[in-house]
Order: sequence, then structure tokens, then C-alpha cells
Amino acid sequence: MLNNSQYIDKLRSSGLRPTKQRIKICEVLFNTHKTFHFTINELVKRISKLTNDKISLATVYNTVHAFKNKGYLKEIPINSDQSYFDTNTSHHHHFYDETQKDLIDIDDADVEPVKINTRIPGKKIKSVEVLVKVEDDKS
Amino acid sequence: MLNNSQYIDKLRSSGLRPTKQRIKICEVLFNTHKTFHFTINELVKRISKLTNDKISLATVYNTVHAFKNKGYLKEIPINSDQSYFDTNTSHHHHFYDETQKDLIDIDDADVEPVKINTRIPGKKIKSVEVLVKVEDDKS
DNA sequence: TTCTACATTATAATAGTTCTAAACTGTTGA
DNA sequence: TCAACAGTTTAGAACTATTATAATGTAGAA
Ligand SMILES: [Mn+2]
Ligand SMILES: [Mn+2]
Ligand SMILES: [Zn+2]
Ligand SMILES: [Zn+2]
Repeated sequence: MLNNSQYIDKLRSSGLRPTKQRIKICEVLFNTHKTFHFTINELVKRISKLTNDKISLATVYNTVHAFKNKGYLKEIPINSDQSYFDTNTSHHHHFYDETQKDLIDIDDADVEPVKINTRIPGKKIKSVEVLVKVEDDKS
Repeated sequence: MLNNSQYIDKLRSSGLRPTKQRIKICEVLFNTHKTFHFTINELVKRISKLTNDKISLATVYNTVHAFKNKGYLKEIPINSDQSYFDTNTSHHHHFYDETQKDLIDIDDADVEPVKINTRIPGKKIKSVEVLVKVEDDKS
């Protein structure tokens, strides 16, 4: 929920030039109360609903990767033919509804901390992600 | 660690015709003490090392999917351009070394049970998978 | 043995993503 | 102010994992 000049500052401060494409994508991704999950394809649709000047597909890919690298987005690992991204970068886990192909946040308060009692020598833990697959309960 | 006639029984009992391709793939996948993770590409290489009659790529894909559907294999969700499969179908979680692009089993005894204190109405839990991403520890 | 449904195969098609290289633009500093 | 340059955008091509196609082959039933 920032305004454009705040996005400009944010982009600049992380070393990204505030181009009009990036500012527009910031608006689409971050001008909302609720965070959300998206595929590139879905993002392209959201963008085209909000603007007349189209942004090329390559730029959408470039920007999403840049934002992911800067920590503005997370990528969620699931078995899918396409990548899923998350505007919620705080620590949390997911339900994945394989029927609806829909990712749903699990509030971190609803998950007991995951304890891993083993390590890999020479490696440090970067992230711990829980994916809970769900399906229709026909019973 | 079964012999061919046992694979034949296993395939028949799950409604899959025991073709020579499927039996060969069973040998490659299950004739080993240790379970392992693989991509289709890696599996094709393993197969060609163990046999002279080549198996077509389409058959490898078909067979892996059939085995997955029958529960002989699991697919592991990670962010990768290719799918990862696991011959270890017992309940367990994974380290993923993003540098080496290597999946490593976490013994289930080394993970405290994951407690999810929320549900999605009308859906039942199919699986709970933990992915621990690791990277080189330069410190 | 004959029949048929199932399986294999080579190859084409698909689709998400990345690459290329030319045109464009934000920023810097003279 | 504005030239210079590095960073960015873009259309389209290329890439690659996976799936579809449709013809041929085969396991198992009768
Ligand atoms: Mn969705
Ligand atoms: Mn491997
Ligand atoms: Zn999320
Ligand atoms: Zn495993």
C-alpha cells in the first residue's frame, strides 16, 4: 500500500531503476491489503486490466526475477508446469489444493515450529517450507 | 531387491501388464539397497547403462507416471525446470541443495511431527511435505 | 491360435521460460 | 544542460521438459 513515489524510492534503494514498467508492476503486486499468489500468466492478465500501455512478457519475467532476488517476492515450490510466486514474504507455509490448483497461506500461528534435528556438514539452512496438499473430502 | 518374477507379480497385481520395458525399469529403480531421487533424464541414463535394448523416452515418462499413480514412486515438489521423483515412498522430508541441485532424505526420526492447527473446510489432507533448502556455509 | 485391449514407439506438438540483439531510457557528471 | 553510458525493454527466436498422436507391437484371455 505505497504510492508511486514510494515505489520509486524502494526500487532505487535496492539498485533497480524505477522504470514505468517496474512501477506499474509494483502497483499491481503491492497496492493491495491482502497478499496473493500468482503465476506469470496470471500476473500478465492483472497488469493488462490495470493499464493500457502493455508490458512485454520478457519484462514481466525479468521484473519478477529481479523482485524475487531483491526479496520482494518468494517463489513457492510445488509440482506444477508453471512457477508460483508469493507477494507475502514473511515466514509462512501453504496448503496446495491440487484440484483447484490454488495455493492458500497457512497462518504461521497455526503451525508448530518445524524442528529438524540433523544438519548437512558444510551447509546452512536457507529456508524451511511446509507444503500441505489437500483434496476434496468425499466421505 | 526383488527378482524379475516378483516384479512381474507386483505389476500384475496392480493391473499393469509386465512388459519387458516395465520390468527393466523396475530393476533400475528397485534393485538396490538404497532408495534414490532422480529426474527423467537421469533415469534414462541409468537405464541405458543397464541394457542394450533401448526404451523410448515416451515409455519412460509413461512408466514413471504409472508407477507414481500406483504409489511405487513419489514426486517431490521443488522449484526446478524438471520433475524429481523418489523411490522412497515412506513418509519422509528433504533437504534440497540448490547449488548441487541435489535432494537428500531427512530421516523421519530427525523431524518433529509437523502440526497444522487449521483445516480447509471440505478438504482433507493428502500429504505434508517439508523442504529444507540449504546452501554452502561460508562463515 | 486368434482377438483385443493395452503398451511401446518415433515423432510432432505444446508451453513455460530464457535468450538475443536492437532500440530505448534513467542517471550521472562534465 | 546534455552527451555518454549502463541498465532496461522489447519482439521474436530458441530452448527444453513434457505431453499428444497415431501407427505398430504384444500380453493375456478365450
Ligand atoms: Mn490462483
Ligand atoms: Mn541427483
Ligand atoms: Zn503464501
Ligand atoms: Zn526422498
